This record gives sequence, structure tokens and C-alpha cells, in this order.
Amino acid sequence: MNLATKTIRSVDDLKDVVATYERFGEFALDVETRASRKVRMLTLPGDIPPATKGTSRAATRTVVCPSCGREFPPRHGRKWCDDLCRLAAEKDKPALDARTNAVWSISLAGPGRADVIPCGHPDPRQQLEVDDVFAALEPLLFSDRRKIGQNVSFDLLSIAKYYDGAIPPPPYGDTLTLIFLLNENLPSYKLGALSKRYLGLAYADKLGEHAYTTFFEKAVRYSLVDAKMAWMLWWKIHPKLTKATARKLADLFDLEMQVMHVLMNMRQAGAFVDLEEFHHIRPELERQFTEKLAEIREMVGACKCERPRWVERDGINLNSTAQLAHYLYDEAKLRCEFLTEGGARSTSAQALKGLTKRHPVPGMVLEFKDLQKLQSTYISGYIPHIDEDSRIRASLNQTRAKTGRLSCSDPNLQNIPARHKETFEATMVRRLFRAPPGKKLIVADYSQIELRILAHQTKDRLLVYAYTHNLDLHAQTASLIWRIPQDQVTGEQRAIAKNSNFNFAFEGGPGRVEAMSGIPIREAEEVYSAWHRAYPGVKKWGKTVKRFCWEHGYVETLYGRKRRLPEITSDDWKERSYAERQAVNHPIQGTAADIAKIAIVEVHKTLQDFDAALVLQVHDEFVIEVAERQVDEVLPLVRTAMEDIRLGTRPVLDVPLEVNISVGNNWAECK
DNA sequence: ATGGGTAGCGCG
DNA sequence: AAAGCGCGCTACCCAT
Repeated sequence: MNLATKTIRSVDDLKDVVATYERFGEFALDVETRASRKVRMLTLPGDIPPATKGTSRAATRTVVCPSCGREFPPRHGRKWCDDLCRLAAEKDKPALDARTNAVWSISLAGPGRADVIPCGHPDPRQQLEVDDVFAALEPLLFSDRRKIGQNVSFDLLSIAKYYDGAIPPPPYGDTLTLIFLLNENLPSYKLGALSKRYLGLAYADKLGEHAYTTFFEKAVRYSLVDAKMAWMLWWKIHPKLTKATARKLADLFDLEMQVMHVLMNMRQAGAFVDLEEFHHIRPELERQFTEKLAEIREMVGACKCERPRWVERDGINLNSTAQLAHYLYDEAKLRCEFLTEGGARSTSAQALKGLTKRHPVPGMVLEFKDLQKLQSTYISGYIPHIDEDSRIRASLNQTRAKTGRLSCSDPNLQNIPARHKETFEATMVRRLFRAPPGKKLIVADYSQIELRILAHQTKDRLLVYAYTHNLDLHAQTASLIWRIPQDQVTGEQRAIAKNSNFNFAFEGGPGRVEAMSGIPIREAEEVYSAWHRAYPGVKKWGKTVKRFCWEHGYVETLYGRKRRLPEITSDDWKERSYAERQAVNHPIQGTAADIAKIAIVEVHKTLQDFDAALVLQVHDEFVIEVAERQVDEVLPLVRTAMEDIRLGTRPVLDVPLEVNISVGNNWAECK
């Protein structure tokens, strides 16, 4: 395919372009952007020390921190005034922040042509003004024409700034999501790799973020090529979905595009947090774990290890598995019970826990690690992501998890501590995710969705029975394992049964239940066989799924989302077994993901009539921000949106979906 | 200095 | 015989 290309430099040319593309039902687009701000301001409002501009002689002895703007005494080799500012500089990528970046070029591609509109490249030659360009493009972008692009949500969000935050409306055609749906195992989803694979066109996409600083002609060509490639990819690949055999995939793709729209809105809104508390907790935790560290170092003392590098100065580094293992197993002569995958002596929490009875240090190390983890990952790690309006705008990614789940990054808000720790309140971070003034948080989560899907998929009589009769499945399991009436089940038995349900359902073995419940392996083995006697449909279904995968090379969810597993036929036992467990897992986890995606679209639609917005998605859980006065009205609508999920015209599962909903002022409160 | 691999760990 | 899957992030460590 050879496309006529043009560089647009005048208002007349721009008018021509708009008139031309208005004749098309769909077009591809790509924007090039640059950073328009420095890294995020890290200090609290009102906490910013006045940057004394050379008024005192101190100015000659201080340097300005590039992150926060504060002056600080220069220390050898230090660019930033403290760790937080260093983190901010490392994490923050202003050019890729669609909310603040500046567009300096936009390119379009359609049937037989491609055009590029430079509008802010530093080259001195004639260019249009970016505001004029977007004013002219408005009828095109805000029409029902399909907007196509590679990772087009980034482009659309970058564009939205120029329309007061209004996102160009659907329909969308994201080539990244399209290709991921058709093949989730590619080594790279960059445009260069995809065009080589699907179009046989090799082109260098190494320019990346440097496009802005490179020569005009090259930069413009680069900008143009991306739109062109996206257009060609779309036309090469999308027709595959229109075949009658691809009906399910076509529906899934439509769903993904609707989800993309929701995610763009969520990203714009962000999650409100208590910035002041973040800054309050950080030094407090730091104090606690440095204290603990000093205590431990006191006891560990200097070590006669042959690597003096880490002994001489500060004593043992507890974050180093090598040093910790050396101390525990060589110096303190403790018996090593666990090995790592790589064969090294393990210093995992599990291993340390087993040593606490014999030695005081492992327990202290555990406490130290808990505090340090909380501080580094969830406090210091999050602060550089907080915007000036006290909101965190993480990325929710649609093309990472091969089962179809969403993933979350920069920062990951899907792994915030939720469970209690013995020594301290680990849910403190959740408490920092708050409802802004005048609003409440609603948390709605599916109850045991994966086990319900298991019941549906396996058709196991007693699993289905438990859910259709709204029984306590874990108690039922305990009653079946130990052959006792349900009202005689102890709390401990129920806990073991619960672990069994989650483990054995996905090809888990007795070893895991042994580890989690702390019961002897012999007992765990008995529980294992009793569980499978109680629910014979599970193993039977597992065998069927594995055979299907072996014959077809893939497995799929109820909605037809495929997972290709070529290793299923491997001769290597380890590889093959892994693939088999993945095969059994995918129809469960993947179907849950499909349901969650349908739900997120429905919930988002529902909230449009209210002063409410989705804030977070954690797989089977939605966090929603809603005006206080509307809470009572919204609650039942959210429940219906989530519970009434259909496949075609019928409810998706043979068993009901159940949703728990709670309301509160912060996330920790809702449970 | 920067990148990849490993260990470890948070969540569902 | 032995067996959970799916993510992302921090820190360390060694190589380039």
C-alpha cells in the first residue's frame, strides 16, 4: 500500500485536510508530545521555602534541587536534596503524562493518504499554531468516525487537554488491543515490531521520545509513519474479526474499546489521597525501621565474612538476601529449611518465621522488613505520583495480563496492603485513599467470583448446589471433608476448608495447604483426597480442559478470550505441567476478568447520571467516589449493574453472582 | 552509570 | 512424584 503523504503548513492546507478526512468513516491518528512541566512538586502547599535568589552569600554555597526547587548545601555527587526528590526525578516522565504534555505534531492517515501537521517543533520554519490546529480538527475528532491508533488512548488523552478535557468520543480502533486480543504471546507490541510482523515492513522506531529534539524533516517523517502504520495495521488485521467464525472475538474487541473509554475517564479523574498524611507517615515509619535496624545490628555485630565491603561501614544490610542468609545460616548456625528456586538458602518470610523459635533476630528482621516495605513501596513510592490536586493517576493497562485482567502501574494501586499484620496496622495506606469533601467512597466487590465460575464450568453437583442455595461454601467443604454436620464445623476447620477451596480448585497440591494452614503434610494429603472426593467434577473438568488445550493449542473463557499455550505439548515435565495449570486457570480467571470488564462498562454508564466516578478497579472490586446525597440512590444501581451480567440474552453463569457493597470515608473503612 | 536477572512480597 | 495463576515494584548484585 502506497499512501500519498503531505506536510501541512498553512490554514488552507489544513482546511483541505479536514474536508478530505470528513469524507472518511474512520481514520488513524498519532500525536507527538513533549514535556511541558518539570517533575511533580513534592512539598506540601505552604511548605515551600522561599527560593532566595542570590540575596545572601549562602547562595554561593547551595544548589537548587531540580525536583522541588529547594536550596540545599551541595554534597559530593548529590543532585537532589533528598531521596524523595531523587525518586521523583526517576519516576516522573512528564513527556508521557497525557494530562500535562504538549502536542507538537499530529498526523492523520486514511484511505490512500497520510498527512502530518507540525505545530510546535522547535524548527524555525513555518508551522501552524497548535490551538488553531485543534480548533480546525474539532469536527473530525468529535464526530462518530472511528479513531484508530496504536495505543490510541494516550493520543486521545493528550488531545483532550485542548478541548477542556473532553475526550474525543467512540468508536475507537486501538491496534494494540486488537493485536493483543488475537495474540497475547508476542515478545513486543511496539509499532515497529508489529508492522514488521504483520506488514513485513521494517522501520526503525528507535526515535521514540527523541523525536522532538531531532531534525525537522526526520521528526515529521517519524510522526507521519506512526499514523500510517496504525492505519495499515488496522486494515490488515481488523477484517479478521468480521468473519462469521470470529463473532466472539469481535464482541470482545468492542468490549475492550468500551473499557478503554472508561479507563481514560478514570485516568483523568484519578484517586484522591490524603497528601498531608503521606508526608506525616513517611518519617514516622522511617524512624521505626531505622530504630529496629540499629537494634538488630547491635545483636548481629561485625561479621567475619570475607566480604568486608558491607561489614566495615554500617553493619549488615538486611535487604541483601546474601548477607542475611550468611548471617543466619553461617554465623548464627541456624538450620536452613527452605531453598529458593535458584537453589540458594531462602530468607523469605516463611523461612524466617520458622526460625523465630530458635533465635531472636529472625523475628526482628521480619518486623523490619514489614515496615521497610510499607515505607519504600507504598509511601515513598507513591508520593512522587501524587499530582498537585492530591490525586494519583495510575495507568490501568489492558494489554499486559494474558488472562484478560487489567493491570495497574505507575504506581500499582492493585496491591495495597489489605490484611492485618501482627505487629502493626498494615492497612494504613488504604486509609489514605479518601473520599474528597462532600463525597463518600463506595466499595463494591464480587463475592467468590472465581469459585462461582468454577462451579459453573465444572458443573460439579455440590459446588453448584452451594451457590444456588446461597450456602456458606467453606463451611460446606469442611463438613464434607470431615464428614460432620455443618453446625459442628470449627473455625479452624473452616479456615482449612477455605484454603483448600482456593488451592485445589486450580491444581494446587497438598503442600500448599500444609504451608498455609500449618497442618502436618499427612493430614493435608488426606484433606486433598477428601476434597476431590467431595467435588469430583473439578478434576474431571481439569482433565477435559487439558485435553482440549493439547488438541487445539489454546483454551478460552466463556466469552471466547483465548490463551495460547504451545508448551502444553512439551516433553519437559516442568514446562508442560506449568502450561497445564495455566490452561486450567485461564477459563476461571479469564472469565472473571471478562465479567469485570462488562461490569466496569455498565457501572460507568450508570454513574453518568450522578455526581459520581469510578476511582479504582482491583480485579473483582470497584471503588467509586460519589456525592454524599446520592449514595442511597447509586448503591442499588451499582449492585444491579454488577450482578446482572449476561452472555447473549442469558445470565452468564448457572449460579448467581453476588456483590458486597459498603460505604465509607476512606478505603480501609469499607469492608 | 545502566540493564538484566533473582529474590521477595504486596494484591486478587 | 508433585503441583496455583495473574500481575508490578523494590532492592541487590553482577555484567557491560
